[in-house]
Amino acid sequence: MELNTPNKSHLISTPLSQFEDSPVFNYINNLSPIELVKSVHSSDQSLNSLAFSSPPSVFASPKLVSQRDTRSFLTRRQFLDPSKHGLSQVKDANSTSEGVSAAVKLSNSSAEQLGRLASSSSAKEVTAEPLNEQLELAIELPEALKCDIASPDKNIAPLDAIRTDTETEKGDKSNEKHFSYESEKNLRKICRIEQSEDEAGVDWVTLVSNVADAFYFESSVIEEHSEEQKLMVDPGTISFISNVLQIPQDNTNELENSNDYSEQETGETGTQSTGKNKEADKMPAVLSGTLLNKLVVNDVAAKVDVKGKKRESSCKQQNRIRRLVFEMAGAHKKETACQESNAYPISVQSDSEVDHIEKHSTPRISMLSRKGIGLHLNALATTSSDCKVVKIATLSSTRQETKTGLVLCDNEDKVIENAPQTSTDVSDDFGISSPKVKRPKMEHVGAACKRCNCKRSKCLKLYCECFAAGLYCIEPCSCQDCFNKPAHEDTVLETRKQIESRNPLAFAPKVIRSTEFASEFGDETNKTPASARHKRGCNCKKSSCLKKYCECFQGGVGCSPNCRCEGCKNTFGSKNGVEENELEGVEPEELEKKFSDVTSRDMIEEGEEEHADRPIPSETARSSIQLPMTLGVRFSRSQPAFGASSQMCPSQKLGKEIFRQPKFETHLQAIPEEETPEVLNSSCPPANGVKSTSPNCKRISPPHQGFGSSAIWRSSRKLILRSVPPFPSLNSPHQQ
DNA sequence: GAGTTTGAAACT
DNA sequence: CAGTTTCAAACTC
Repeated sequence: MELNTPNKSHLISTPLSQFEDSPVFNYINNLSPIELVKSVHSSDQSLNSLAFSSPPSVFASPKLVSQRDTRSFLTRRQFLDPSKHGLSQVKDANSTSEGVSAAVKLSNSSAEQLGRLASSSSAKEVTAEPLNEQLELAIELPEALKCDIASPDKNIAPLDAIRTDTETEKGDKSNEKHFSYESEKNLRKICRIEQSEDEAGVDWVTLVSNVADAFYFESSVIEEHSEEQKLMVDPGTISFISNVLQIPQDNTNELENSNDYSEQETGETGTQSTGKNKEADKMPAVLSGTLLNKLVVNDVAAKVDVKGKKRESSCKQQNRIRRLVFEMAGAHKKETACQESNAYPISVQSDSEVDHIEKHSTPRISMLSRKGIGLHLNALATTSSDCKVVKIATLSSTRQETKTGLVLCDNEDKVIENAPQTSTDVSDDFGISSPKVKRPKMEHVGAACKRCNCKRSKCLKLYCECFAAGLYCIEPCSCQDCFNKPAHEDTVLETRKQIESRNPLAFAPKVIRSTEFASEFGDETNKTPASARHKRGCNCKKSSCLKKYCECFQGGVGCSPNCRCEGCKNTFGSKNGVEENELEGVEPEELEKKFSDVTSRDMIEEGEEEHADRPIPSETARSSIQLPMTLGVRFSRSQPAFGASSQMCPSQKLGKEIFRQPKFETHLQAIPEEETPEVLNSSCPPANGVKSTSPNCKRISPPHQGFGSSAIWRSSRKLILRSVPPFPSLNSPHQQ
């Protein structure tokens, strides 16, 4: 928990001195550790102090403090409790340069001492893993948190666990669940023990406080994110924490707006909101300081700013932040991620997870991939947020890369492509972007967040944008009788399957960008700047393809020969090949203006071919070719083959026939989402060239890049490489 | 916010 | 495959 807090002791000492005279302090002082525990149960205040005290001591690093406002800091101190301090000091002694790892270790030790904590197992595992690599710090932190908390959540399989022991039952959700419950049970036991045993020594208290700290940290983190991003926190974890610590539940309502998925957690999450208010501010700082450094900070800043608006742009923010969080946190929860952004896959995106997945195709993973891939195919491709995810996933293990990834994610709007288009982009990409820049983007992100309004389709038909995009419906949706929720996963999958059986491309990104596309049609006149086209073409009759009724227009692409539109005047390129090129000359602002309304389609601009200035539908990011970068990740996680095949390396795979060739479709069909790996492998043969359009392909396909790809490759595209293997198809045993 | 328009999706 | 219906987003007022 401690994050590089060399002076921690100092910090702690100061607060103590301040509070020594306080009634609370005296009271606590008089209480034995055990009693404190009791008090925790009995009185909220006590609990609060206990629950919240730890964070400061644990996390309060000079950096953090400096970043935070004095008020919050002080507030936190109030909660400090003596036992805590003692604990913190101990921690200090133990603290290593790497706070996270230290924290984890500490927790482990505690767990070991307790020995009874089932949760400790996870912690142990985590500990076992070296967390020293700064490069993976971001991931580590999450892990640490996880471990400490040993989140029982069924949804979240501890990455650690997966890593260390793929074989363990952890892969099994039920088992995990059980495990989690056990952990909780054990923890509770501990509490009881303390209560019952007055003699329980300081050790117990310390242990408890450690645990509390760990949880606290977790909770705070979760809360922070959940509040603004509706981050899906592991219900089990939260509940556990809340239960154990009995954190006041004053702010339970804060998360009211959270989607159904989060409902479970909402309550619990809310429970910690109290601390959150105070702590929330801190968390960002903590994260930034420890994990992402400044990058995170930027994000945080954005978050904070947005806070006031919270729900409005919540979706966007959520997507962005969530992903961020997940990534940072090591994608605690698979489903969570899915739920959150509705983008199923996201959850699994973290490097660590990816690694796990790649390395181990455990049932759990399968489940994940299944969910993610199956449902989120489009989500990945379509949602800008998805792009984010992908980017993140793409991030290399290094911290900087992480930053970049995160930043990139933020910039979904912008070219998703790796290559920074412009200096601005670059800056953004590298996490240097300022909140200012991001905000606008965030809005776009919001666009990515589908908000359907289905009333009769139960959100199980393509009418539903969420469903069509491979996303679960979430809170913002106004749908009725919605079945497109994790709770109905089976139904969703089945329905999806049926639809796919009818039309394999049903869930494929509607807009496909490919340089080849133009060539395919052989007409130079009709090539959209990006050579992107609607996969099926529109059938507009009255809108002249000038309104979003037109999917081509909505997707920001010109109409193609496939279109059966009448009176096409698509500004992105008419079917007749009138004005496509016009756009190029047009000022970005104009184009943007034209397209400003488009917010909910998926298209990803290809920076390379396209003009950076070309209007990028906010959602453009979703679908297309952009995938490449992300493809690896996306596909690996959630998106299936389709994206990979069609968007990533169309040329490589099918050449120019992507759109028209039944072959292509067939191919896609043939490739179950779960089987994506195959697709990727086969589809992106390095040999072919990687088209400018699909840099991703290059990366993905490099011959040498197998799972064990070269270090270089790894370094640059670490995630991608990893992502490829993971595709263990749920359905196809042969995968692994 | 309600009503209309539109075209994709679904159905026959 | 074509025609019709259903549906929900996009749009208008």
